[in-house]
Formats: sequence, structure tokens, C-alpha cells
Amino acid sequence: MAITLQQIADLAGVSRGTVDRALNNRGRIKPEVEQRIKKIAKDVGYKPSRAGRALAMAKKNIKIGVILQLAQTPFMKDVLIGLKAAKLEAESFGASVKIHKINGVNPTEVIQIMEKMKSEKFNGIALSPSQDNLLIKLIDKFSQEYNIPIITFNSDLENTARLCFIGQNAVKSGQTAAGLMGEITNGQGQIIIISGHEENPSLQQRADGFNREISISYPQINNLGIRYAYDDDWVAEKITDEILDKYPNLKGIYITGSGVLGVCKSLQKANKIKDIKIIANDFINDNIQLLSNGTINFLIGQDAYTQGYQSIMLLFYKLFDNKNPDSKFAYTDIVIKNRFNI
Amino acid sequence: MAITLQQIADLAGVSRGTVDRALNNRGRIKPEVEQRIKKIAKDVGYKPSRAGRALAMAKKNIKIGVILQLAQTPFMKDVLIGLKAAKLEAESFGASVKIHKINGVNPTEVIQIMEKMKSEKFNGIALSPSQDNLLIKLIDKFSQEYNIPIITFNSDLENTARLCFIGQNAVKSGQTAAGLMGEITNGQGQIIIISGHEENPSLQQRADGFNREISISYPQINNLGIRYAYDDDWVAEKITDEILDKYPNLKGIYITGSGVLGVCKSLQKANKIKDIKIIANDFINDNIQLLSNGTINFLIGQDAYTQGYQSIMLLFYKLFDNKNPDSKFAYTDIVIKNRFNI
DNA sequence: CTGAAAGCGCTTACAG
DNA sequence: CTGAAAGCGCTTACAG
Repeated sequence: MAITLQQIADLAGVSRGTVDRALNNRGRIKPEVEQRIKKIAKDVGYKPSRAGRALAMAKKNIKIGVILQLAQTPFMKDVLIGLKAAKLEAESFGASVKIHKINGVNPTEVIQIMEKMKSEKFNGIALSPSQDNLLIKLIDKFSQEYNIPIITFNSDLENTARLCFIGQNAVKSGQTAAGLMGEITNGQGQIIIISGHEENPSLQQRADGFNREISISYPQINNLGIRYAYDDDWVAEKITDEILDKYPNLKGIYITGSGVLGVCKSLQKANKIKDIKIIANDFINDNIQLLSNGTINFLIGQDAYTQGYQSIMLLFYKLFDNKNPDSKFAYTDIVIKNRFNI
Repeated sequence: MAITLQQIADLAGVSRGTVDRALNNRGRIKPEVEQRIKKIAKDVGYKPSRAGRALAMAKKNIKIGVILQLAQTPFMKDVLIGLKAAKLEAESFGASVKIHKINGVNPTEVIQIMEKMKSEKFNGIALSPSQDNLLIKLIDKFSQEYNIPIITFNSDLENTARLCFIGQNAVKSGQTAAGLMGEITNGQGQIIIISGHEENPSLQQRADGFNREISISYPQINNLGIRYAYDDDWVAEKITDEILDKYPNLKGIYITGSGVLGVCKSLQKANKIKDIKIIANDFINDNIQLLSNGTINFLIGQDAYTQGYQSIMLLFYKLFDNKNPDSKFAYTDIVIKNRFNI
């Protein structure tokens, strides 16, 4: 059996409460006694029991709120699976977790929900933010003034007082794509990028990482630059039609976000599936199918489950154990899939 | 706050003990009462508190044993990190975990330790087995006769009564390598496999998966077959020297196990690093460095941490919650790394 | 077949 | 500054 608080109390000749005060820095204790108890605990290798702690904490009813924007998208549905698993786990320790879904992007609604959660005495909030000045101010207010820690996931608002960000290192994702593109084109020929919006920071970062790494590591590749398909398959298809027309020797396409179906449709029409290598992002159903049947060559993804799961759990550790995340940035793994390890 | 046992007891007009008996199928309860209580619990969505359960279980002192062969190898050192994390977690819930390391392969020692653990009343054992008839018999005896569940990890003994296996799907790993090789050679040219021993089942399975998938998906590739380097870098180097001599147009090498350094040394001497694509296995330091500096093109790996972590946790869930693993095979992800997502 | 009680290892008012 | 006690949600002998 492991050492308990009581055993340390006996060793030190004090009560359990005193040991608790010493070990958890609760104050109201004579410094000498505190030091002595800490030394004993260290010497005997005391490790607090999570079970005991959890049970005692159950009285406090820690409340964690989650605000999930773009909840209708396939990626966020996977994130939701991770969120729900973490909800179950945290709740089995006596916390309660409320997940609020928003279809699309709606900072006004996010702000409303945050205010509501504050009035309902939530202890911490995880949210997938969007670029919005009011939201930025509110995150700082919650973090600093109200003492309600905020975790951003999926996309970040870097210059805020958020506890940490959980999501992808988008630049690295783009570099990884560049590495794959370099390999499968043998470092030669024309390639092109199809992206969503110029204003989408994470897609832009993927493209930046890709561009940079192609120029550094594969200088023989002729990178034709970026086209924007505005997250629309129809637009993506038209653009691809044009591209294929203009560059009959095109060797590869890197798709930073959505539009994959449109691109593939165009290649299909032109009977170019075999000739042009496709690297796309995100393990959503359509993409997985296109990977399985060989239309796409590689998919790069972020671990959606981990994003959801960790968002809640890092808040839980903070509120429950007063343990801060190891870093302000919790990057999820960049995962490469071909059709065999999917 | 979540529903508690007590609340269900109040609802049903019985005592806590009776609810416990009903919900956990402990018998000694009138069937009608049991049904009624179960219905109530279901209706109100009762979820047991892990914290409460853990504390109550702490009295039992669940003991989990781990036997780690080949503990001196880099891969198993990573497994050990996962084992230690799970040990901490399980112990914080009142279990105790003993990890026994063995350098190299020594079934006799494994068996000795198992017997010792039995006499010390261990409740479950996780072990990385080797092919050995006595060991196979003993696993069955522990599982069936002594009622001590056994989990195999890293390599499996399939026809035993072990609770489950945690590790890699080696065939799929080989297929994944084939997919990469097909892409980076553009499906053409001569390739060759360098493996360890013919008797190593998991290396053999990797090679089988690779061979099969190359012939199916990339029929234009000229697969020159397998050479065995007996897990020795010096041998691997000599073999590669010969191969390069004999096949000046070789396009790719798939290395199923160790010997990577030797192969690369040979390529270096022949100044062929740029011309010959290398796909190797396992995220060990030497390999990671060779990947980073561009000598190797891809590394395929198993999640060593997960292997260690899950080995203990699945036993813990079994012993603690009487919850069996979802399947007899818990395959870890097959991970592809290039030098950007390492 | 059922209930009352003790106890698992913590935290937290409360009393001093 | 310190101690004694109650309580978190379970499980488990024990008594009936």
C-alpha cells in the first residue's frame, strides 16, 4: 500500500489537517513545521491519492464549459467525440461538463454563452475561437479579472491571457506536406496549392510552411503558387479545370483545406488521377474514401480526438490539481496516412 | 451533481448495500428488487463515481506485475516510459505495480518471475513474451486455473488464453511501407528488403505484408526479395555493399528491423544516398537522426508509449472495473514519419 | 435476502 | 497556528 496522509501525520506527530496544509501550501502553519513535514513526505516518497482527493473535491462540484464553433463540420464532429470522452471521465470524478455547440462561426453567440457560464459559476471554459476583438478582450477579462481559466482549441488567439492552446502546428503541417510532395514527385516538376480563404490563418500557415520548405528542400520543383477555392467544391473544380488546361504537365496538388472533392472530380474528368499526386488535409469521410481508392496519395491530419479530449482534461487538471499545462502550446501530432495505415 | 448510489437507494426505498448488490450483480438479492433497482438506475442515468469506487477498492490493494524482456533495447526503453506513466496513474488509485526488467530474451527467467508473482498474490500480469512452449502452457494455466489474467504486449502468443495482445499489426505495417515505396519510386525499378532473422515472426510479417502489397499494387516494381542481416550492422553493411555492386540501378530498400546504420554506411561509401530510397522501422535515436538529416526517407513506427501505457491500464480496468478489453487484439497506430513531423 | 456501519484517503469548515 | 470531525461515493464484512 502507498503512503497516506495519515502515516505522514503520525511520523511528524501532527494531525492530518496540518499535513494537508503543509503539503498543499494552504498557509496558516508554522514555517518550521511545514518544512519538516515536506521533508518527511519527500523522504518517504509520498504521492497523494487521486481517488481520495477526487472524492473530497466532489463536494465542490467543479463546472467546466465548452463552446464548440463549426460544430456541423466533420472535423469538429470528431473533436466532439474526444470532448464527450473527457466529459465522461471528468464527470466520473465529480466534475460537471457542459458542451455548447454552435453551427458555423458566431462570436456574438460565443460571448453570450461565456457571460452565461460566468453567471452560472463555471470554473473554466474551453472554446474554439474565431478572430474577434470583443472575444479577445473577454478572454483576457475572464482569465485575469474573473479568474476563470480559458483554453483555446483548434484555432488560437495568441496574444491573450488564455491558459493554453491545443491544436495543430500548422506551419509544421505544411512542411510535412512539402516533404511528401518532394518525395513523390522526385523533387521535380510543377506543383500548385489550392487553399480556402486568404483570411484563414491556419490554412495560410500550412501554405506558408509548404512554400518555404519546397523552396529550401526541393529547389528544382516549380511551385506555381496558391489558388483560393473559398471552401467550395464547385469553385475548386472550376479552378482545377483551368489549372489542368494551363499546365498540362502538372505533377502535384497540395490542398490545404476543403475542396478536395471538387479537385478530384476535375482530375477524374481529365483522366489525370494517375498522373497528378494529391496531398490533402483532414481525416474526414470523403477524404478517407478518396485515399482508400487511390485518388488521393496522402492525407495529413491532426488528431481531432486528442484536441477534444485534452481541452477538457487540461482544464480539469488545472481546476482539480491546480496543475498548469506544461506549455502554452499543446500541439497535437501531425499524422500522415496513406491508404494502408488509415 | 451527478446521481449517487444513495439517491437511487432513496428512490427505490432500499439501502445502499442493496443497490450495490443489484447494480453489480453480486447476488444475494431478490430478482424483482434487482430488476426494479436496475430500471431506476437506468432511468435516472446513474453513472458510478470512479473516485468513490477507487477509494473503496484501495482496501483490496490490487497488484499488477509487468515483465519486460529486451529491456535494454531503445524501443523497449520507450515502452518503459509508457509503463511508468501507467504505473503512476494506477498507483494513484491505490493499486500497486511492479515492473521487472530482463535484458535480452530469457523465457526461463520470465517463468520464474511469473511463479514468484503468483506466490506474492499478484492479480494480473503483463508481459512481452517470446516463443516458448513452457511459457505458453504457463500463460494458459495462469489465465484459466489461477484466474490471473495475462496481457501480452509487443509480441503475441496467439493461441493462448491471454486476455489480449497490445502491439503492432505487423502485416499492415509492411503494407504501409509498400505504399510509401510505391509512391516514392513512382512504382518502378528494383527494390530489395533487408530483414533480421527468418525466425522473427513480426519481421517476417512485415516483409510478407510488404511483398504482397508490392505485387498487388505496384506490379511494375521489380522486387528482388529478402536478405537477412541477423540484426547486425556490420552484416547489413556487407550485404548492402554486395547488393549495390550487383544491382547498380537499385531504387529502394525496405529495412524491416535493425541494421539501418550498416545499410546507410554502405550507401554513404557508394555515394548513393540520393539515388536510393530507404524506408525503415522504429523511432529509435539512430533512425531519427538518419531521418532528420535526409539519409532515410521514411520511418514507420509503432506507438511504443501506448504499448506500455495500455498494457497496464487494460489490466487495471479488468481488475478494477471487471471490464474486459474491447477486443483480443489492441493494435497500436501505424505511424509514418518524414523529417518534418518527427 | 436485506440493512446498518465501518472504512478507503483526502479536504474543509469549525473550534480553539 | 493546530486539531478533531464530518463528509465525498463507493465496497464489504457482519448481523439479522
